[in-house]
Amino acid sequence: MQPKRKLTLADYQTLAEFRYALRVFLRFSEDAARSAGLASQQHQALLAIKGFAAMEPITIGHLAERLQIRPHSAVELVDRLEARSLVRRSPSPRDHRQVHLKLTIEGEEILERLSASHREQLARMEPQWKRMLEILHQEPALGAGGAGQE
Amino acid sequence: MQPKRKLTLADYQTLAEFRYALRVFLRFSEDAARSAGLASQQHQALLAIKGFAAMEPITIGHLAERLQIRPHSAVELVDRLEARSLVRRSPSPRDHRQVHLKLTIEGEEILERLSASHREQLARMEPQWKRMLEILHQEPALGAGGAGQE
DNA sequence: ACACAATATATCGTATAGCGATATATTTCA
DNA sequence: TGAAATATATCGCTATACGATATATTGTGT
Repeated sequence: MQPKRKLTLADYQTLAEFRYALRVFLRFSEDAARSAGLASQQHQALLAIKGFAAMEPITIGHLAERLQIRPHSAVELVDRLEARSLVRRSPSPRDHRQVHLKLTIEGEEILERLSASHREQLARMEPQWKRMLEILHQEPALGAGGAGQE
Repeated sequence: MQPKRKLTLADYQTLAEFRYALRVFLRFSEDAARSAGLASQQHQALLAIKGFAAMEPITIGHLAERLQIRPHSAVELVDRLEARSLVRRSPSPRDHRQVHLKLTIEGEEILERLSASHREQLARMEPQWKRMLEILHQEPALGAGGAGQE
């Protein structure tokens, strides 16, 4: 678990490049969402609701897990989405504490457009990301200590 | 440039899975930074400053580009880093408008620890990410229209 | 059946980060 | 030299996630 060798300048550069690529994607996504009239988190919530791989519709709690936020933050996010008529709440018939979430037609339409452009953008970035991930995955494995350039 | 085929439910699920993986990484990173006593953006700024692949030290403007934020947001970020003695400003000798940024010893130490754990985490996630990227990259290529499952 | 713990969602006040608009200093160029 | 361009800095604003807390519903042991 402890670091196996000292980090070289090249390691920092690779990590920085990776983070840069991430931020470029996130910026693209943020701008795309905003062009569609919503905040990035709202877009991500729509996607999580639509793409939830289960028979039962997603609940507030599951949404929070998928977005890695606290349940009560998901509540607020859904409040905003419902106010814009992009999502509808409905009480779960089984457990009346739970709330089921479903996209409205309008929500579906916005998500479809955003998802198409995101798929293209990700396809565009894929080669670069794969390259960086491979470099990051190259473990030193051999005991030969850091012959780093720093 | 326009969407080549209709999105299937599986497409949404893949996109949602990818986004979920992203958020898990970002949550890890956020928590790691916070455990080290800094905000995520501060960590990312340290990495961008250290990993800037150039002979000259990075400027505020370049930092903004690497973090995909506005220059004046980078100013504020550097203000906070300098207040914590993790970064030092110094005027560029060539162009007195520019400010050069450099990590302090303390900044270097914190970044080194965070970078080591990030490298491990990324190595851990690499197979999953690669798999998802490959799925996302599978273009329909052939004119055969969407035989999607939805 | 009842008290109580556990779970799921909701409410409220707070802190923070990035932004738009704008300002100042420095450099470039006609 | 004066004007435009560039780089950094300041200020007020907005939005989002959070902690603490509240309410409603379900599960459990006796």
